Amino acid sequence: MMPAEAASSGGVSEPPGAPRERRRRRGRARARTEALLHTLKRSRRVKANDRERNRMHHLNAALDELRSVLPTFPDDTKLTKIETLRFAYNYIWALSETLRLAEQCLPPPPAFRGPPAPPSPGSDAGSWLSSGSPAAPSLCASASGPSSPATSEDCGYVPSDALRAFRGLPPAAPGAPCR
DNA sequence: TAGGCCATCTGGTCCT
DNA sequence: AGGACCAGATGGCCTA
Repeated sequence: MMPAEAASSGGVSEPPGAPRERRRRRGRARARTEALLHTLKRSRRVKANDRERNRMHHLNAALDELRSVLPTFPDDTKLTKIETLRFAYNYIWALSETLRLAEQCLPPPPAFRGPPAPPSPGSDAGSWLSSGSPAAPSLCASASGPSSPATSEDCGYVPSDALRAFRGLPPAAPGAPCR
């Protein structure tokens, strides 16, 4: 590594000042191992950063997938992460509530009436949202506790056929009789 | 310019 | 030991 140095320091018997030279060598060796340790730590950190970045990308991809199945206005700005999660929560709540009502075979209130076709990812889903509210879906998802999702007026819609499809049932015929 | 959102880095903790 | 997960810090970008 340091040829010039090695050549100059070679002696047969201990010349005066040898202990000092030994100390210097030890110091250099320690510095080398510290540097090695530093680069090792550094490379581990870099790898960990890489994995973390990847992990977050996967998380974001999953979030994008979730966004894509949520009904949103086409010209709406992209839902933020927190909005996406809250909206998904309320969306699921609304779907299950609709299901519950459907199982009771009660005619849903007018505010719950949805369009005839189920939403498809990326489709114009604005009409699936609440009665002409100009607000973005995010507003539906605001500050509601776990036991009290957004009210049906906030977010309600009834994708009745979608729900039937969910359960593996054919779309309800218009005016189908109640079981 | 302040505030919100986001990506990235980082160190700690837990798990395999 | 190494990877996954998490939360805090930081800096950049955008909008009101």
